[in-house]
Amino acid sequence: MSLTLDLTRVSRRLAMTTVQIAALEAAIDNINTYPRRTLVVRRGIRIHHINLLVHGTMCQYRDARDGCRQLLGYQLPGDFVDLQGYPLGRLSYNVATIGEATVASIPHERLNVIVRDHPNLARMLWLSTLHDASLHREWIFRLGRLDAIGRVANLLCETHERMEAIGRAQNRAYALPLTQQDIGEACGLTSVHVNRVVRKLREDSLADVSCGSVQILDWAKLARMGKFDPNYLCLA
Amino acid sequence: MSLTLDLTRVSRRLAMTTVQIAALEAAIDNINTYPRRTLVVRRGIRIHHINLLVHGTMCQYRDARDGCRQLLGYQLPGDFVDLQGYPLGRLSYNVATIGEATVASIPHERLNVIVRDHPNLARMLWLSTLHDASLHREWIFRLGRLDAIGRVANLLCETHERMEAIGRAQNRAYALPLTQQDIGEACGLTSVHVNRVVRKLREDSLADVSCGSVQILDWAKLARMGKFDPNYLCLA
DNA sequence: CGGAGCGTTGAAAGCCCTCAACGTTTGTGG
DNA sequence: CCACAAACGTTGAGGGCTTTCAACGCTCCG
Repeated sequence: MSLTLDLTRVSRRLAMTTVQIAALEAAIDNINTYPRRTLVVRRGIRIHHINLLVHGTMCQYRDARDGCRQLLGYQLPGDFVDLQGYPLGRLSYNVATIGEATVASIPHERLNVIVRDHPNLARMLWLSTLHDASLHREWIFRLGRLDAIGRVANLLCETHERMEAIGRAQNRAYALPLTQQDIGEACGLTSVHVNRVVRKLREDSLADVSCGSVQILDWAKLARMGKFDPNYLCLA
Repeated sequence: MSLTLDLTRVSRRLAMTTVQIAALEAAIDNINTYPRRTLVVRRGIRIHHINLLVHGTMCQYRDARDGCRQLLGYQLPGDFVDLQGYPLGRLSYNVATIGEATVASIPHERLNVIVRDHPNLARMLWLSTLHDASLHREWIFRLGRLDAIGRVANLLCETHERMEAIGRAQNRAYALPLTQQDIGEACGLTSVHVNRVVRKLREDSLADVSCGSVQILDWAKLARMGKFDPNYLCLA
C-alpha cells in the first residue's frame, strides 16, 4: 500500500509527526479510484468526508450558466481536495478528476475525534487550507497581470515547484496530464491560443509541453517570462 | 468606542458568541489609524500581531518587479487583514490601506491563550481564512472568464453583497473609496479602460460609479452581465 | 469503420492596451 | 490668496494580442 508513502509526503510539506500520520491513516474510511474526467464533489452538496488525493491529478472549478468553465486550482498527490467542506459542510466549487485518480476519504466525525486528541493536527489542516489560499493568490496574479505566454510560463513554473516538493520532478521535467483545453481553462485562454503559446515556448526553447508531460528547457527565461517568484508562497 | 459594534459585525458573519467577542476585545493591544495609501504589512516580514479592520477599506496586493500591481482582495470593516500571518508568521502579499483606515491589533501570543481557552474561536479564525479563500476563487473566476465590463459588474455585485452583510449598503448603494486605477488593478484592466467601462455602465443604466460611491441601478442586468451568482460563497 | 477527443493551423474580427492630451480637483507652499 | 503640482478622471486614435470561426489530421475506442 503506497498510502503511507503519500501521507509521508503530506507530512513533508506540512510538518506532521509520525503519530499524526498514523492517526490520519487509521481514520481512513475507504479508498476510491475514479476514472478520468469524473465529478467527485458537486458544489453546494452537503458532504461528510474529506478526500485526500493519493494518486493522480484533480481540479477545482466553477462554471457559469453558459457552460464556460474556470479552473480554480488543481491538486497533486498529498493534497486534500475538499478540506473546506470539513468546517463548512459544503463546497462553493466543483471537484473533479483530470486523469484517473485515487483518493482516501476520512469521515468528518472521525476527524472531529482526531482533531480533539491531536490539536496540532487541527493546525496542520488549517495550514493546508492556507496553502490553497496562497495558490489562489498566485492564480489571481497570473490572470490579472500576465499575457498569454506569461500565464502559461507561470503555471509551468508553479507546477514544477509543487511537483518537485513531492518528489515527482526530475531534471526539470514532470508528468502533467492537462490537455491544452485544461491549460486554457486554468489560464483564462482559449485552447486554440494555448496551442500557439505552447508552440512558441517550444520554438524559443523555453519549455516543451506535450503528451501530458512537461520539460522545462530554460528555467531562468521561463521564470522571467512568467514573472515567477521562486519563493512565491513565502512558506519557507 | 465603536469597536464593539464592529466586532459584533464580525460575529454576524462568523457566528461568534458574546463571550468570544469579549475575549477578542480584551486581547486588543492597540488601535491605530493609518492614512490613505499606506503600506501596513510588508510581504515576507515576520509579524507578531493580527490586525482587525475596524473602519475604512484596505487591500492585499502583489507587485511584480516591473512595478505592475495586482490586487488580491480587499477588506471591509470587520475583516481580519493578515490572519494568515498567525499560523504562518508572515504574509506572502502586501497589505495597505486604500482610504484612511483604523485597525485593532491583537498579539499572537494573546491569541494563543484565547484559542486554547475558546476552541470555537480557533474554528472561527479558520472559517475567516476560508471566507478569504472563497473570495479569492471568485476573483479567479472573474479574471479568467469575464470581459472588462463583466469583471467590473461582477466586482460591484460582490462588493454590494459584502457591504450589505455588514449593514453598509442602502437601496443598492454603498460607499467605495476605490479609484478607477484601483478597480483596474483588481480587475486586470488599465485605468483608461475602466473609465470607459464605467461610462458604459452609466449609459446603459446598470450602475453609477463615481466619487467613491456606487449606486446599482439595475441589479438583475448587472448580475447577469457579471455572471454573478447571488449564492456565490455557498455559505448560507 | 465511424465518431469523439485532442492537437494544429490560417484568416478575420474584436477587445483592450498604449500613447497622448486635456480638464478637474485637491493640497501645498509662496 | 494665489500659483503650482500632483492625483484623478476623461477622451481620441492607433496598434497589438487574443478570440472566433473554420478546417483538417491524428489517435483511440466502440
